[in-house]
Formats: sequence, C-alpha cells, structure tokens
Amino acid sequence: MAKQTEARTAPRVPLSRQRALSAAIAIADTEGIDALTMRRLAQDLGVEAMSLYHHVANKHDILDGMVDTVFGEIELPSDGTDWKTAMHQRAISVRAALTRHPWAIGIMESRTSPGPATLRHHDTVIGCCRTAGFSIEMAAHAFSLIDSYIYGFVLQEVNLPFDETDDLEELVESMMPDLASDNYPHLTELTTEYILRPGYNYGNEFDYGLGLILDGLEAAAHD
Amino acid sequence: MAKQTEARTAPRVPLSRQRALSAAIAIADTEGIDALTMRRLAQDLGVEAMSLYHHVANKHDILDGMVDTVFGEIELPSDGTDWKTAMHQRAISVRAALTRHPWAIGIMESRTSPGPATLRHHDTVIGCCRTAGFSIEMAAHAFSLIDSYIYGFVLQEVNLPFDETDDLEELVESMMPDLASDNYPHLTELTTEYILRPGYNYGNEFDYGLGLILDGLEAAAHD
DNA sequence: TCAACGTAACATACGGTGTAAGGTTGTCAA
DNA sequence: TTGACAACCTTACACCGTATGTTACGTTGA
Repeated sequence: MAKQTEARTAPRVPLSRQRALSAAIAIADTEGIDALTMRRLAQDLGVEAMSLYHHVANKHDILDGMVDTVFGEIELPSDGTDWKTAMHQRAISVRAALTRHPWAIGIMESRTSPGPATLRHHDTVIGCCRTAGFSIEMAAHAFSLIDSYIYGFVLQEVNLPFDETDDLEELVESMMPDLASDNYPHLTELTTEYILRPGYNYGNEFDYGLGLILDGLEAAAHD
Repeated sequence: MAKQTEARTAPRVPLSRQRALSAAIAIADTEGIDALTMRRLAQDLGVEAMSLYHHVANKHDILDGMVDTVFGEIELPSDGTDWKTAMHQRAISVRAALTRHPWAIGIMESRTSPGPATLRHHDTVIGCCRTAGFSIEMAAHAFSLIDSYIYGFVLQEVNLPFDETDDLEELVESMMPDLASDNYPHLTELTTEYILRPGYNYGNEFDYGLGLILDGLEAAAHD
C-alpha cells in the first residue's frame, strides 16, 4: 500500500492533542458518537490505542476537547454590531455548529470545566450585551434565556428521527400506532394538518421563537 | 388454588418491566446513569443479568421506558385552566421532574419512539393551547418555544458542577484560572459582581425567561 | 398420579470497552 | 559512540451488553 510506503519514507508527523481531537470529531460526525472508541480513533491515526494517552489524559478529556472545538467554530459578532443583530447572528451560528456536530449537545451533560474557546465565546456574548447598555443582571437574563432556547431547540431538532428526505407519513404511523384512533386527538390534528403538510420543516420554527425572545428582551432592556 | 407450597423461602415476586424500570431509575437517581448496568440492575433486583431480558428487549428499551416514566410524573393541567397559568404550572412541573432525574435530559438524545405517557403529555399541552383559541400554527409555535426553553434551561442547570451548598468562589477559581487576569473581562465582571454575590442561585433565572416567553406568546396570540 | 409442557432464572461465553503497567524503538545532544 | 528521552507498542485486566444453552419449577390434562 502507498500508505505503508509513505509511512516508512516520509518524516513521521507526531501525534498531538489537536490531531487526536480533529480525528475524533471526524469519526463522531460521520458515524456517530458511539463509533468513537480509543481503538478506532487510534486506528484512524495509524497508531495503537494506548499511544493516545501520551497526548490526552483519557477519553473524557477528548470529549471535553471536542466540545470546546465546536465552541471555537462559532462565529462571534464583531465589535460595534447592534446587539440584536449580533445575538441573532450568533444564535444562528451556534445552531449551525451544533447541527453540524449533532453529538455535541449530547455530551455537554458530561463536561465539567469549560475550555478556552468556550470561555472566549461566553465573554464576547456578555460583552456585547453590556456594551449595548444592558445591566449586569439584564445581561445574565439575556444570556441564560437565549442560550437555553438554542440548546433546547437543537436538542429536539437533532433527535428528530427523520430528516427532510424521509417519508414523514410512514414514520409518523410507525411511531404513533394510535394515531388513527382518537387517543391523542390534538396531537393527531397537529400532525395531520400541520406537520404532514408538504413543505413542513421543523427547523423553520427556530426563527419564530428567537424573534419573540429578542423582541421581549429589547422591550425589557428599555425600562 | 395452587398455592405456594414452599414455606422456607419468601413467596417469589416475579420480575416485571415496571419493577425493572423502577429499580433502574433508583440507581440512576442516586449514583448516576453510568452506574446503571445490566449486572448492577439485576443485582439490585436479586436476579442475574440475563433474567432481565425476559421482561425488557435490551438496555435501550430500559432507557426508553425510564424517559417515559419521567414524563408520566409530570403534572398535567386540568381542563378549564387558563392557558397561561396552565403553561406556567406545567413548565415548573417539567423542570421539577427533569431536575429530580438529572439523567433524563441526557438520554433523550438516544430515544427514538415516544412512549404512551409522553404522547399523552404532548396531546394535553397542545389541547390546552387549542382550547384557548390558538391556531394550529400558533400552538405549534408555543409548544416548540416553551419546551425548547425548558429543556435548554434544565440542560444547563443540571450540568452546573455545583449545587447551592458548595463553596462557589473556590469552584470558580479552579475552573477559570485566568479569572484574575483580564482575559475574560466581562465574564469576570458577571461572575464576581453577580454570581458570587450571596444568595445567587441560577435556578431563579428560570422564572424570568419563562415569564418573558409567555408574555410574548400572549401578545402574539391576540393578533 | 404422573408425564408433558411452558416459563423464569441461571450459567457460560464472546467480542467489545477504557486504561494501567511495562517494553521497544527512533532521534538527537554530548 | 553513547546515553537519555520521548513516542510508540504490547500485554493484561476488569467490566460491559448480550447470544446461547441449561436447569428448576409450576401448571395442566389424562
């Protein structure tokens, strides 16, 4: 194989925490977080499993690093941007990053200490609110509210057992065998007359809630 | 008529799916979801691991059942309650259930098909909005928005690495070694002048966001 | 009464996991 | 040439979910 030849002749690129994290993210993105094992990760890097432990503390450390890498991908508003525009753009960027890496929201539950990219992100968001004249308390409110909404929305979105290309109707029937009966009339109504309509896409709900929240915060900040 | 003939051993209480789920929830509540293994669960029930498979399909089935059980604990609004009051009470009840079982929000990511208690819950919530005069679309908006907020808030809340009894200051310092420096000025300001103040409790943020969302929905529904 | 059957629980085994401990190899300064 | 040291590999262990086969016992019908 060319790979073997290359490995023998080319100068060895040493392993590093960053290379390990990138490879781990690639595995989780394409095959799911369950496919990410130390042995599999090592294999992708052309190395044995135990060699990884020279560059990361343990698997949990890898997961922490992966989450921080995702935060690093989030586009932060530039200084001077109107706070509402900035918050809107950031929310979209956070959602995009978490959707691009659907495993991220799921392993946040196990992370304990935030990495540098995460701290930088939080600092910038709070600073944006403070610069716009928010009180400390109001900035805390805005931060908590907006991020709760984003995380919760993505949590639901990435767990939807379908994507736009699937046959929605078939899936709904298999998931809710009692749909035809009248056990859940309102759920049935909402499903048949809204969700199953052509062109429905749950992702479109995101903007509605985000707009409502930002408008509410704007009104509250003026008091 | 056929009575238990042997008196030396206690009458055998047969295993059941419900007993397995209850024991599983007890383990996850007290020792965390990672402590829940088939062997450990069997041990608590006084049987061998493989005996569980006569009553549940596999471990994933147990996790599904656990989530549905949590949904079953949520207090649903009675008919005739004003929608805003009902949504407020339900939100508090959902948050309480998810806080009581901190593992629940984390394993929602792996659930695919909702159980009966989950469907009943969703149907009641949607019905409450519809009865109050919400259009189908507006009910969908409200459902998505409120639940996203609750889930996201609880996701952040249960992952906080402290509870009210811990020494907050000590923890903040260990988590943010750069706090004294000026790397994250706004984060530092928010932390020292708001979070570290006596009496601060992140959980109190919940009501603010919930109120803002419900007010916004009320205004939108009037159009 | 007793054999036949169904069911619940047990016992064993397999391929996987994360990782502790120690051995081997390649690189480079002295 | 030597020796130190990092990077990497090998072996081993305890534990995981679960497929498979066996045992113990209650129920049933002739």
